[in-house]
Amino acid sequence: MSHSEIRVRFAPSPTGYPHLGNIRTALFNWLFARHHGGKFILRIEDTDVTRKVEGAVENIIDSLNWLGLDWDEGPYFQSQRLPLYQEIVRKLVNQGPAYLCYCSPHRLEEMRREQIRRKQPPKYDRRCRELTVQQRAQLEASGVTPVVRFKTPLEGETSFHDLIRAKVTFQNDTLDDFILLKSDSYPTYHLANVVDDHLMVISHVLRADEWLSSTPRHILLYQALDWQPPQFAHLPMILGPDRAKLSKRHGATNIIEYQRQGILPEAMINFLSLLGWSLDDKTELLSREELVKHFTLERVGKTAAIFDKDKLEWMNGVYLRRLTPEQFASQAIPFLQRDLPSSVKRPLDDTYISIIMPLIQERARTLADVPHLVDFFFLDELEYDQSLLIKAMDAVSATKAIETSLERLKPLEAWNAVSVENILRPLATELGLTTSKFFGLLRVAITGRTASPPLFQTMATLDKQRCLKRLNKALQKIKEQK
RNA sequence: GCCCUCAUCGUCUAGGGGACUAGGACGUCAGCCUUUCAAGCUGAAGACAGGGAUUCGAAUUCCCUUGAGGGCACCA
Repeated sequence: MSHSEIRVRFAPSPTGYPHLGNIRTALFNWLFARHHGGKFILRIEDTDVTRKVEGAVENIIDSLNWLGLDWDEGPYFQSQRLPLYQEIVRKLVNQGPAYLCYCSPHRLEEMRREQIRRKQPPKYDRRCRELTVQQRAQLEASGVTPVVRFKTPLEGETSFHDLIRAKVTFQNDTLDDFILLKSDSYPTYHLANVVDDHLMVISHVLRADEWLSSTPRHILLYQALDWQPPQFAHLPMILGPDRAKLSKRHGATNIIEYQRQGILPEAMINFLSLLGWSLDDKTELLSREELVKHFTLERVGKTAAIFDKDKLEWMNGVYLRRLTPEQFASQAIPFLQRDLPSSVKRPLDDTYISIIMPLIQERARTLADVPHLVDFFFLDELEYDQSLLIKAMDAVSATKAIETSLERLKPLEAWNAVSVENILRPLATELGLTTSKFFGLLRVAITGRTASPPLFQTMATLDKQRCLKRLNKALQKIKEQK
């Protein structure tokens, strides 16, 4: 394995489902690896037994698969590597950089509370750092299971060069003796993360900004272990509309939710790539291949970004319109199956769908919009407020307009958009109505709403019989009102 | 409270001393197109957080203030 090989990892913990921010981190790692011809590794950091969420690992994998972020190694599971961490901790204790701590969680919590009350930084008071042999023997005899803490240097400073933030320095005395091994003998994040990054020969750690302040701990660990630390690049965070760290309360927190909402993976990738990265001053639409080709850390920004759903949906609309009619239809079908009213018979008619879809392809921002845009093509009974019929004119002229239309359409043999238009367009003039009013009236009668695909194509797609039926129904509705 | 980071239109961003009357995109508004809604086209409004300093010249460099975010767990 050459020294210069690029190896990055995505290391989520299965304590929840991945959200936009997590996935953006995964994406940047993936793009970085693919751009440099390196390796992208998936590692599950499942060291917190108490917070493990059922199905989280599957969800992480589904999310990556949905977006086409394929990995070259893994998934590795830290829970299956416990002896590795324990051995290294043993070494650290024996050689001096770590020590056993017998303080009870209760005491630690009391201490912390007191420190906060006195407006002091909450830090471990290092009581167990320099225990005498007798003290240790005594505590050991009392049956307390100790944790292992890192002996953070009391003085000096720790700094590192971040690929995005440049030089970052921390005073060691602001750090405390953090825990390496918990009393259940699982490693903490800090330890497991450092050990695995080293063992897996990770060259670059691209992770969210929230990890910046724990990096000096990691550097100190690398030094104590006499290992070469990887390069760090802390990515700007993605915030919710309230400018706070993304969390459950921001809705659609699980990335897979966007699939359900009808977002295409290509659009999601493109959109996410632009959160914290840009190619230049104008390019917005980039394919996966173009992203791989152009992605570099130099063009990653430093400022946190707020996720804007409007822009995501706009971009999704662009990708939707770029699909061929066949692709669009096949993408839309699962959404029609799922969301069309249950009164519509299944299975749906593929041929009928393939005729309808082109009529709404440019009108949908998400695939989840589709069922609502086309449901009147499938329903037998339209439900709409009769006031829509006489919105633009009185009941008498509306009745007359529809009656005349029926009269002229009845004898029509060849029923298609052109033939229907040839009859109806002249009729508007004859009735003394603007096309806007006349066609608007017919639109409501035919579709039950004021906005729809072009009227004549819609009428042609619905067959003659159904159109005439709906026109009669409209007449009835107008009468009922009077 | 302490530590770290960040700071350009409402939002995503371009900008790395003169090319800036600060560019693009989403959104908003207006107009065109048009049978409606979309789409498309055209146009408009809209930002360098504030104050010092350096410089012939600062959105761009430095300092301070302010603001925002993150971290300070036997969570990651």
